[in-house]
Amino acid sequence: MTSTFPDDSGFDDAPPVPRAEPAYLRGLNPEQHKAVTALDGPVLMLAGAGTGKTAALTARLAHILATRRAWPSEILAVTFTNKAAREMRERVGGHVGEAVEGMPWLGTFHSIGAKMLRRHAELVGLQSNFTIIDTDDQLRLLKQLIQANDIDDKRFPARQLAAQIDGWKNRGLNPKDLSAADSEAYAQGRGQEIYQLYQDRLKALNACDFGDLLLHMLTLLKTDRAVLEQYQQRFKYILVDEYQDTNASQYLWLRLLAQSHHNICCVGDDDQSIYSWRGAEVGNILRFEKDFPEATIVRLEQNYRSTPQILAAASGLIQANSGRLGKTLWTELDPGDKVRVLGVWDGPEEARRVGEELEALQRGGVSLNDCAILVRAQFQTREFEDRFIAIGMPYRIIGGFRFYERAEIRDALAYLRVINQPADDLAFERIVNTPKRGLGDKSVEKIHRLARASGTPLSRAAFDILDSDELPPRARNALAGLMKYVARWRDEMNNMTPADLVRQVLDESGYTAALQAEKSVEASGRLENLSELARAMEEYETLGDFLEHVSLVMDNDAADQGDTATIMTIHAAKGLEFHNVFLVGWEEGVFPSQRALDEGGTASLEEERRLGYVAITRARTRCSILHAANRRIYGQWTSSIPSRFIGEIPADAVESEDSMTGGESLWRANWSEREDPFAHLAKDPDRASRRGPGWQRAAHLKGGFDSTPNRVKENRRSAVSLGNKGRDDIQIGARVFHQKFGYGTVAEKEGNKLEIDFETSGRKRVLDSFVSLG
DNA sequence: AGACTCTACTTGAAT
DNA sequence: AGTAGAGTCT
Repeated sequence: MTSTFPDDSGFDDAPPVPRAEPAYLRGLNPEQHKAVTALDGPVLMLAGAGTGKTAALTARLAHILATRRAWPSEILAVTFTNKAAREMRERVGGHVGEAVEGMPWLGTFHSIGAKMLRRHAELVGLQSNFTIIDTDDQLRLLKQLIQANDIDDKRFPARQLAAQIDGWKNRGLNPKDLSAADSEAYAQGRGQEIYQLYQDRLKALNACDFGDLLLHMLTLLKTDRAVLEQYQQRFKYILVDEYQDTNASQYLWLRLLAQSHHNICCVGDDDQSIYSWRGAEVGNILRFEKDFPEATIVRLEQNYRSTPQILAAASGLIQANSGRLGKTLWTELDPGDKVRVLGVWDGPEEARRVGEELEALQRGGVSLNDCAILVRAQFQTREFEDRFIAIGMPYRIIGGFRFYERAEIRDALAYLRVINQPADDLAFERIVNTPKRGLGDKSVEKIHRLARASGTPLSRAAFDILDSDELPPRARNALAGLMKYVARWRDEMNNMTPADLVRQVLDESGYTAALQAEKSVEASGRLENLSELARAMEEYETLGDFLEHVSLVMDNDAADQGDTATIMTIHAAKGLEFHNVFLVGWEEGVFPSQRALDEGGTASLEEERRLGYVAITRARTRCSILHAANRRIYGQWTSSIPSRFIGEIPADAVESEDSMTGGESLWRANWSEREDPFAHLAKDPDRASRRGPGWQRAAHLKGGFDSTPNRVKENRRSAVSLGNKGRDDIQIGARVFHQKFGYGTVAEKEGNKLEIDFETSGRKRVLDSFVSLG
């Protein structure tokens, strides 16, 4: 196939493809082969579950490199998860060896967005060492704004606004792009105003939220021709994984970048679109042919993963959906077992039952690594964790609490953020009185007031306020002690490794001492976690590298921990496969979830059904679906009926061990499973501390895209050394008023520092922003 | 300033 | 049922 785009003619002098078929093409079926070798022009690869999509994708990358169509640095390859990015990197590395090291633009949308944005930060009003804030910080910031703007946070909670802003950003909308109707969606038309204030505040903090990583870049590509052309020319080939999950912002971003070379290859499966709640638009994949009329379309339909029975169950279920592109998966594997449907009495019994099944499999020589329990929602993991601890079944939970979300880790990170990035007020607020050093609300409020009055970050204002008598002596000494260290840490941050820095910070800040003083079980666990943090940081050369890693690498991919069963959400399981899969909680209200039933209508129910399809197609050999007749929800016992999805699976693909359709069988389940009625009461007080150390992977996940850091060195003026001009309207001799000290006359003036003789309280040192002309 | 008690809300999925 | 935030007490 020859190119239909004039821009592609530059490839004419490329060396010919080697005659003997290269290794990476061997073993591909005809469709995969086509998807790999169609290098000219746009390609849409419709890849059903388990059809060797990643194999094709990585072979395509290898092919591009092997045929010298592009240098590694000229290929943009985006995925949604770090896990997928890592896997692609490893597999391409297997094909082409070292060359993969030179692929700086292989990564998640967010990490690539961040990387680009750091190069052009100043064009959107940021410095290149900007902080990437997480959902927690985002929420705290919005709460502050809501309060400051007299919005009733009962009627318009911060969460709602956060979701709204995320939604706008997903759609590629800046505040000024909002329609009146959009703005109306929050606080009666003030949505736009608050969104703008939020963006302004982020800029002042030199920070970005997740959405900004894409939105700022998109804005830049749209408005700055030079930047756009630079990337358009650079990226000769673009590959997109999970295209059905792209949101509008990502879609526009890709379209702009693909405009010049048109060599964009999108891989996806409309039946596996399960992220509409975070802005994904299936429409993007359905519209591909319209966007790129010359597109080559390849369908991968041969499934290499699951037995025919499992495929039949999954296909039958998904057929209840409308508006699909439609695929027919087939396989050459042997029939295998039917999908089992098991009805049980209640949640604890469900967990007990799965535990027994796992033990049986284990006895049969099956590795637990081949077993997974997939849940709809995170809270369901608990029941299994309780049970597995009771019976000593090794397990790991993917997702859920992440290491860096623990309080002590967030505290340590906040210290590092304050050091790394003086404008990071959110981090400063977190550490100013952590550990407790007697700086209460009053003192913090004063620092806030000064920061606001003088337009400086909090950590700067904290330095300044030490030169005044605003704070009572005790608080002032405490703050002085802290800020002395902050100044020193900032000075030394480039002279020591991040790991040493964090150890020193924890030590000198008194954080370690405070925990040691606690002498509780949790405290020693926390200390343990903190030294783990320092150990994980050994891998990083600069503080900035580490902080970026923490903000972006959100996956909790467990390191090899021996033979363990995996518990995770269906969402987290997308892209994975296991020989034995247990799908639990298939009850109305749990799956499909109550929220899906209540709000989104048909569309939302269909997404749940796709989720069911994804769940079943994770299974290679055996798939068991469980549903319980009673479950505790919000602490309330609730009775439930089996999920409608169970009924939608073709009957001949299913074998029911106990159809829970009638009242009788409920009781039968009750009687037959009652021999151990108290088993579910087993509790383990140490539960929390036994959670897998899911975060240590932070260390070995490093090999990201940033092996050639292009970060601009931080502008490291120590906040102390910055002089402040002070205001012009106050001269020596002026009569001024101060909230606390009353009226007085300015006796001395140096920059923004004043010495004032107060009528009632004598001579005081005061910062000019605290007084008004009297 | 910090400890203590009460209330309302949660649990829908992730970079 | 567990928890974060607000409100109250020492």
